[in-house]
Amino acid sequence: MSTGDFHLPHFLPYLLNQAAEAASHEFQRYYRARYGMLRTEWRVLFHLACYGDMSATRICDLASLHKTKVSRAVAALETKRFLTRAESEDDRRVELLSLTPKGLTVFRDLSGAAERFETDLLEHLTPDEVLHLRSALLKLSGLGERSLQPDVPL
Amino acid sequence: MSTGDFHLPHFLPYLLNQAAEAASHEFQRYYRARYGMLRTEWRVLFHLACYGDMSATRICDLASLHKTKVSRAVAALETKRFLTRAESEDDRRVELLSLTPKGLTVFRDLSGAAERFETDLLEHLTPDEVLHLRSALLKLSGLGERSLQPDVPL
DNA sequence: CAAAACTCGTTACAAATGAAACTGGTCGCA
DNA sequence: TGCGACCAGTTTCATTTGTAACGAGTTTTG
Repeated sequence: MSTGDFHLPHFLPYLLNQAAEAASHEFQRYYRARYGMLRTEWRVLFHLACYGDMSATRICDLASLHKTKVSRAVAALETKRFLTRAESEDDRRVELLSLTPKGLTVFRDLSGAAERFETDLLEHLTPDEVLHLRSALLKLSGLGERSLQPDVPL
Repeated sequence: MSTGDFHLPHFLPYLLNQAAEAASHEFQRYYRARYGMLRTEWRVLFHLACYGDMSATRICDLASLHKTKVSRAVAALETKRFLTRAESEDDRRVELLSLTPKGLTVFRDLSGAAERFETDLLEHLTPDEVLHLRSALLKLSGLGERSLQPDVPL
C-alpha cells in the first residue's frame, strides 16, 4: 500500500530522535548501572562540573530543562552526596549548587566513559562528517545562543 | 572553575538530544493539540500509512519501540477510530493493523504539517548541509539496516 | 502427540514526568 | 511602609513510561 510520498526515515525530527536514542543508549546504561542516575541527574552534574557553581534556574536555562526536573535531580544528587547547596547571600531564594569532591570524582569517571562512547560512535563517520554534523546540530538545537548569555545578565 | 576539558555541547549524545527535542517541539504541539495524540501514537500511525498494514511486533522492530508502548498506542488509536485490528489467519496471536479512512485523513493532515515544520527547520541549513546531516544521522540511528529486513524473514 | 520453550500482545504495579498550586523571598510603586 | 506583582524552588496530583508477570497461541522436541 504505502500511501502518500511521505518517507518516515527522512523526517528530520524522527531521524534525530532515533539517532539521539541510539547514541545515548550505552552511556545511559553506564550511569544507571554505576550510580543509579537518571538522565537529568548527569546533566545537572555535568553543568556544574563544566561551567562551575550555579543556581538551579541557570541550569534550567542552559539545558532547556523544566525546573521541577532540575529540582528533583538536585535533590537526588544531594542525597548521593554529589553536591551541596548554599543559600545565596544576595538573594535568599537562590541556592548556589556546588559539586562535592565525590561528585567531581563521579564526573571524571562519567566524562571519561562519555568520551569513550562518543569515540565508538564516531568511528563510523569521517572526521569531516563529524564536523559538519556537530555544526548542523548546534544550529538546530539553539544551544549556541544560550551559552552566550552572561552569568549575571544586566 | 570549569573543571576538566570536557565540553558538554560537543558531546554528541547530548547535542543530538537537544537538537531532537528542539526539532520535535512544534510538531508535538500540533498533534497533541489537534488530536490528543502521544509521540508513540503518531509513530504507529505513520508506520501503517507509510509501509502498509502490519502487526504490532513489526512496528516495534521498525521503530525500536517497546511492545507495551505500541500496545497502548494501538489501543488509543483504536479508541479514536484511526485504525482497526484483524486477527491473522495464519497465526491467531498476531493482529493485523490497518488504518481506517479517518486514520488516513489524519495521517495526511499530520504529514502535511510535518513537512511544513521540517521545511521551517531546514531553512537555517544549506541543502548540502541537510544532505550530509541526514546521511550521518542515518548511520548513527541504525535505521538503515532495519528497513531492509523483509516482511517475512527467511 | 504431549510437555517444554517460545512468541504476540495485554495488564498490573512501580517509577518518572508534566502541570499547576504552593511557600517563602524580592521588587516596584503608591 | 505596605500591598501587589513577580521569582526561586518544592510539592502535589494526574499522566506517561518501564518492568515484570501473565494468558493465549504456536513451535519444538522427545
